[in-house]
Amino acid sequence: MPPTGPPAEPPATDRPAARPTSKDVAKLAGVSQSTVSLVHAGKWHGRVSERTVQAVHEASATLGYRPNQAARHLRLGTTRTVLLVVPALTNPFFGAVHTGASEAAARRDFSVVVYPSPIRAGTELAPFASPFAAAHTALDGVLASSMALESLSELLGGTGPGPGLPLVMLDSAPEAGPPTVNVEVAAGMHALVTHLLALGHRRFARLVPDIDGWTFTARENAYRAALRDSGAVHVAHARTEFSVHEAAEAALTLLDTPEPPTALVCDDDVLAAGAYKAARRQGLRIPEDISITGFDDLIIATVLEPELTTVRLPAHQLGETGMTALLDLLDGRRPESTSLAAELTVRGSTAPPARR
Amino acid sequence: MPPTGPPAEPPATDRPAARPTSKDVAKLAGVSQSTVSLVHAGKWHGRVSERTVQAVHEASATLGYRPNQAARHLRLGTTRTVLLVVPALTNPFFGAVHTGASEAAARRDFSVVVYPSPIRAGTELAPFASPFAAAHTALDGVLASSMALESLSELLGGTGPGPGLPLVMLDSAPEAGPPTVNVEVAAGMHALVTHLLALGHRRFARLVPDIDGWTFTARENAYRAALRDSGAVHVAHARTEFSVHEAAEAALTLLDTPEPPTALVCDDDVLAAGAYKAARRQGLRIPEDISITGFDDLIIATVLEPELTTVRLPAHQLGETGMTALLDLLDGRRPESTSLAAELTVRGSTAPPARR
DNA sequence: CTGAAAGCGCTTACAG
DNA sequence: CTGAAAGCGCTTACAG
Repeated sequence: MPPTGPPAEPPATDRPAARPTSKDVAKLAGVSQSTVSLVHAGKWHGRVSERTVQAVHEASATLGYRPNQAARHLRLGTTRTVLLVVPALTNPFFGAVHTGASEAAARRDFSVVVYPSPIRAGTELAPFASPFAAAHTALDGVLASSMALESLSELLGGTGPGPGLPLVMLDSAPEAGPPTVNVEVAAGMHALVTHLLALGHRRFARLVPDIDGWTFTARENAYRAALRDSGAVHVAHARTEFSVHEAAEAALTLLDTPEPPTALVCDDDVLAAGAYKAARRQGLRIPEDISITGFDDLIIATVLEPELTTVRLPAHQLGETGMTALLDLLDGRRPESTSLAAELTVRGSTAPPARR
Repeated sequence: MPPTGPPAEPPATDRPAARPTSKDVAKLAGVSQSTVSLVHAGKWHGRVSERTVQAVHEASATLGYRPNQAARHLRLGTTRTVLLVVPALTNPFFGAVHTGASEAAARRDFSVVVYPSPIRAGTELAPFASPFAAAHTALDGVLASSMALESLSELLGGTGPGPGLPLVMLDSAPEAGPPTVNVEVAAGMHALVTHLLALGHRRFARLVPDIDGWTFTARENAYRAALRDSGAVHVAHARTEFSVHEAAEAALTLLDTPEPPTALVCDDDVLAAGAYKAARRQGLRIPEDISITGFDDLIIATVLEPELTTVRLPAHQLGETGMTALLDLLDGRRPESTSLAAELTVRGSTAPPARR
């Protein structure tokens, strides 16, 4: 049986089963509270005798002592907790970002709290009820995806005086101010378009998400740049919500034309999955009649048949590197903005265009 | 420019830009600290005059006051933080569970910390460095998936004396002790097999993950039960790692036989994706030559072509309901174990078997 | 209706 | 090498 939450009634036994404190440990070990603290903090060398250290460890083990975090936080003025702000954890890409970030945080004894960013802005909450409102004092720093930037202004010292929180941005314009950890999406897109050009494609189209964000602008710019002076043309463009079925509808508008493109460059694997559906509805074979590409290299990329040519984004590493940068920032170091490689991954969805 | 972590040097200005405390608010409003606290806690009715309340609110706003959480936690003995333990957030199912749980928590002003459960058991950490070690004092409760049960023993009062943490289990044997919130996977499986039987299938096979867990046992038992006395036979069974390509290999062993099954029941959409690949490698058409089913109804289910007949598991609702139960438990109420419906979702991957 | 005081459990100068 | 004391910022009896 698990305990039933808050103590309903202090048990009448002589031992109230209260969590042992450092005072209890001190008493049992026959030393002072200071010594217990020193020993647990590993700051005892040259200050506490070996014997005493032993005694403290034994007493701690006997009582099952765990330091009270709230007390440490209050005393130290730090919470060893950081906030990760991402658009949605249901997107496996950000799940991987979270995992990488959590691992890096755990290695340095930090916890990660996540808020999927579409915090309903309209919801009026009690003065300090909003998760973000508490943030100022419950968090040491913030690691945020640019796709959630608006939700952040409040966090970062928006209201009233007082300093904002230390911040590292993921995937955002490097010149924006805070340190950034980016993925080289431009290079990835360049490699992708170059691959399609080398296959002989000359008629390109784009399927992009209905989301603003540095990363999508960067992809678009790199796509345009790669096509420039290539002899190939960009014939059309469609925006879509981030779902397979919506993407299929949007892709249909691109394909259902007198002179359809031979290469369809999608900004995400999920959108590419929609493009597959549209192509098939049009009776087009992939890759013989139309080459389709994605971005991310999620599990979906290998579920699709033929498997998807895409640009692999190192999600896990992005979270890990971003968290490391944030922790460095908290240590008073000034992390450099970095950029992680994005790798073109060629699979079965791209081929030379059919002769027409 | 964001602040650079810990104060390097207290700025020489007269206003050290320190975070304002309730004392500062009290001074500015010309009242006592107690009054400030009462006002912010909303416990002032009948105890503080309207005018004073106004003054406190104004002073708070002027200073940009936010209560220090660490101090509240220390004083109150509660952290308003709960731990969510799941196998992997990269699995979109658990991403959705997290989202649901976070929303329910935020509504009651709780935060959620997540640890993907495969905590490397071998890694020796400093005495209190492990995220779990701190848990005893930094958390109020735990919401855990059964697929991560081993990692939990330590959390729940394993080492030493002292009470464990209040716990609600997701997807685990209801009789196990702690309150549980389950999905009716058995009913879902029953509906699925009944659907296949009604289509005329008589030769079944199973593709299951190489993972232990109540939910998979429940699925297996329900599958067996549904087949019993149906006139149909279970012809084979394969276990596989949780990946598309591994699942494809395993499925191949089921299909590459003299008398292959006509219906392949997979315990997850990802495994079903592997089965599609195996079927195609064998030259089998879906659903004409083989019906394939999944479980979960992830995005993959609609990416596959034909789209996958599967059992929809309400991941978001599971997280939401589970969190609500945990918060009720923390409030001293005794939540009832509940079970959420799992809905059979028929799509294009199932059809009557070919005459042979 | 309002304020002074105690205390949550820790860490860190400081004194010995 | 070790201990007594102060104080982080809050909330809550308690006294007026």
